[in-house]
Amino acid sequence: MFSIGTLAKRTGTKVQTIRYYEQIGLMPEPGRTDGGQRRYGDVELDRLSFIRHSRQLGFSLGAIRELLDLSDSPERSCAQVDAVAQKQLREVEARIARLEALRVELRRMISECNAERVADCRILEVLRDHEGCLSDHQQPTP
Amino acid sequence: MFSIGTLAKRTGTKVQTIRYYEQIGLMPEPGRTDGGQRRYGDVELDRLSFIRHSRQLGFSLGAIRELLDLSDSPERSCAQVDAVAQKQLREVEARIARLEALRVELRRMISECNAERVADCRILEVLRDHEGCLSDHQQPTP
DNA sequence: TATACGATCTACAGCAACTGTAGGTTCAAG
DNA sequence: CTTGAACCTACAGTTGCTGTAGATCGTATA
Ligand SMILES: [Zn+2]
Ligand SMILES: [Zn+2]
Ligand SMILES: [Zn+2]
Ligand SMILES: [Zn+2]
Repeated sequence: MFSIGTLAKRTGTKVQTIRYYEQIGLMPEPGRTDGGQRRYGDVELDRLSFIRHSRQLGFSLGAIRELLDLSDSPERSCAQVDAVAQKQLREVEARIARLEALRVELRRMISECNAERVADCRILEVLRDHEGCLSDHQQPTP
Repeated sequence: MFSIGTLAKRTGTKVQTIRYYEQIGLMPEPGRTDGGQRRYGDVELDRLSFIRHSRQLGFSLGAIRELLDLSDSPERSCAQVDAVAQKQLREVEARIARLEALRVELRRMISECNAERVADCRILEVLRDHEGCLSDHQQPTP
């Protein structure tokens, strides 16, 4: 049995983040000391490690909740788990595609600016007028 | 002179977003009708277009504020403008690098899973244990 | 055993950048 | 003059935390 601070250290999480996960029901309510302080065991350590690692791989808390629920049914097919991961992969790929388009535009506008004065700055020109762009980029970056 | 709805339509912005920009001082307080409704002109249209296009290129509202301020001094050197754009490019590149690392891990764990049962799912195994990963990925994706 | 002091407690505010809602008012077309 | 779409303010909610204040707890040391 160990304290929230120890759990935090062992998982590279902030104490408040752990309490936040508890608040939204992602971490279970742990036992308490007589004085009211949280006490954790290895089950909670594993669960939090899972959550943190999934976060590092970009999964949303919603997706992580789903994955945790699924892993409670070891006999079921893992097709749903795989689907969650596939979806995450597609999202990552979509974000990469968007960012690569941005990179092209940014590089171009930076390289085209040889001006000294703000009045002639190519960067500001492009920002004022999308005609100076190659790609579409409708939605502001998420 | 036109209404906030017209301005919204012409710039592809939501009405609330325009009011939000006004609230945080990114858009100026416009004139009003006798009844209290906002009325805009071409100056505001240009400014909002600039803001929206910059957002589409991933600039933060803080950066956009800086760019707008800089563009008010047409005689000054555009070095600062260029610096803001450079910084944005570096951020985009950093995000791409992080996402590409995630993509590798996700692809790998998906391809490695040939299990039928949740109990043997490779995806869950990797999520439980970072040892199954190739790259580091310390901070949860921003 | 007493004391000190770091760790923990609750509750709430704040971040970015919006989006959505409720309840009321105004504008403009017919 | 009526009607209804558009507008108004004010505030709550989104995601995933992070920071703060003021009080309490736990434990090592004297
Ligand atoms: Zn320039
Ligand atoms: Zn553009
Ligand atoms: Zn699987
Ligand atoms: Zn890993």
